Amino acid sequence: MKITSWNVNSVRARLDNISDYIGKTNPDILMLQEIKTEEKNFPKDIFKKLGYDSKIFGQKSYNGVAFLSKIEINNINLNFINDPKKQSRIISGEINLNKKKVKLINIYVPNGNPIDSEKYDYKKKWLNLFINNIKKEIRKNNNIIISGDFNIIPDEIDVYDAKKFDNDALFKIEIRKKFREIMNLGFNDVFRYFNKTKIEYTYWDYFAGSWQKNNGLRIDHFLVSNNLLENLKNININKIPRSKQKPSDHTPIELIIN
DNA sequence: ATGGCTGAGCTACTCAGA
Repeated sequence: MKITSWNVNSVRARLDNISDYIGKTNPDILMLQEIKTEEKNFPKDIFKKLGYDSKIFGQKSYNGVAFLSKIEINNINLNFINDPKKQSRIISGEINLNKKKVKLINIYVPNGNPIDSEKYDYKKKWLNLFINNIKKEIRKNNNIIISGDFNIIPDEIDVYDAKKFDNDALFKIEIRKKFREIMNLGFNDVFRYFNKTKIEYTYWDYFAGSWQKNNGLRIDHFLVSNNLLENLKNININKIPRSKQKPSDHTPIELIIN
């Protein structure tokens, strides 16, 4: 099974790119972030024609997450955490994978910049709530896949210039510690699991030729619980969509798991 | 060191992104 995670930076502005991507890579499940629209304006019919069911947690203008899936996703939950700002940042569901009931959690973590603002406090609060609920979840089900835009650079190797990001909400030590905290609950950063020293990014900003200069960040991740390690086949950051006309600033990350 | 670009909502400009 192929599961893709992609921050599309508006599902409606990206319709052609997403459709093209689906045609070329044929994922079973797409986990989208930053759809930037309410459910009523989500292009469900277009995805239906491509063979995908849509499960949506929308929001006007900002945020918003969704699943597109060719297989059944059960027990869709839009309240995995009680978001203090009521923003649409998590959608979860359950799939059957080789006799295992797997919980899929699609997240869009708050950016948190600038760090002297209330936005940074919100990011920390959000991550604390998330970690608390993952702790509870792992007691009930040890088959969990967390994926999405974490807005966390895990390590120096994951950013083109670490010094520039010392005081950035994506790279502050206390934020990276939150990522470690999740790992310590029994999760694995699948990209690093397969690529111990490889430098690859999932995000390049729109400014000043960042893409051309490969000034990127690795902030979109797949974390899987220990119990699923035996099911992992491969992971790939697919840079082609970032090279297209009118791209998202993020590119898809693709997990093969059986 | 800063500013550079893009999208939504809306039609002038702000907010947000990372």
